[in-house]
Amino acid sequence: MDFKDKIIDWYRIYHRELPWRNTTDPYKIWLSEIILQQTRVKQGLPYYLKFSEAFPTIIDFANASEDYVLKLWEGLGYYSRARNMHKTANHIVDKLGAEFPKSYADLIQLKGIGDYTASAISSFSANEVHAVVDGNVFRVLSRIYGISTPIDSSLGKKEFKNLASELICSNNPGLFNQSIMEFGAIQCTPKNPKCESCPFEDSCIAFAKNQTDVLPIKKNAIKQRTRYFEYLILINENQTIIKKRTEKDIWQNLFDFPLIENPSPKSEEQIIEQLNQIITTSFKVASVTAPIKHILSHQKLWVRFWKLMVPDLVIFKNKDLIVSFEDIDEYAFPKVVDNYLSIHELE
DNA sequence: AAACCGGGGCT
DNA sequence: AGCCCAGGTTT
Repeated sequence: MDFKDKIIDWYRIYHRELPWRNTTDPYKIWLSEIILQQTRVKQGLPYYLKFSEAFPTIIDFANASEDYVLKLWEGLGYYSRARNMHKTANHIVDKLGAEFPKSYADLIQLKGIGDYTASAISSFSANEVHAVVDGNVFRVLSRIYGISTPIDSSLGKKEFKNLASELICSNNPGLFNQSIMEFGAIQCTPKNPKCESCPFEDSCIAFAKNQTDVLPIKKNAIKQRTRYFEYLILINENQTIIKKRTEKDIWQNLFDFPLIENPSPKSEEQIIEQLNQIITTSFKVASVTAPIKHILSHQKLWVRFWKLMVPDLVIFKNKDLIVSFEDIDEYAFPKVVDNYLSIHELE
């Protein structure tokens, strides 16, 4: 029995039931695929249900504001996915007659869709023969075939794409693609793969050589930057100041508070010095949090929140927005800010 | 080719 | 603490 039959047989027995399977609607598949980019099924599932309900069709999606799309996306991370989805929804409605593309050639031209996502949607919705190569496929193939080419090199991407394209079941490419990814997610896991109950136990090169813990190979070594954020929660009666992050930085188009960023850690006394320079009116420090560590994939943030009572709210920049406490949950905030707001009642 | 872009869960 | 997740875009 060859690779494709083994992997599909495994899938028929062990796969999970998920709401975006059993449909060939490319719109619904697109929703699920974008949400699941670099995101585990367990984390993405509630967002898929939320988006499906809020936007039953591509037209509903396009009619929404970007701010509302980001509000629904709040907490999921990699917010460019939401911004690109909104642009793509409008493009499809305005330029493609609201008909969601099904072919790889058309899909690959859309914002936010690369080789993986175009292969996934076209194979699931139209049975086009395009092999998906995601993190699961890299892992499964590198182990079973004993391939040590780094998966984050251009040569590696080409090599694994070619191999997956040779192995794919041309009669049912969608089922094959689902199968190999599900196999990677459930059986051939990154840590502690279930090799003792694996249908490839007799043929897997990594298992034979005891190399499952080193394959797949990554060149990796991403260095991350440390930043120090002091958020100013300026309060007058039942109002505060927020601003939209329009600059080219993390959390683009989300909202947060007036921010002092320092290149090195500062004491509370030093921050109060800075506050005296910036805030022209009198103010009283009602509370300050201990530094909160917030890890991103490429940055380490130390975040403090300063609750400051002021006699009136002075606009620092024209991006600033005065909002009352009861309206604040209309806006999309980064997780670390949202966490603060849910713990500390503003009053 | 390398850097950038979140947040969560597992080990 | 380190790694990885149904990746893609920008530099």
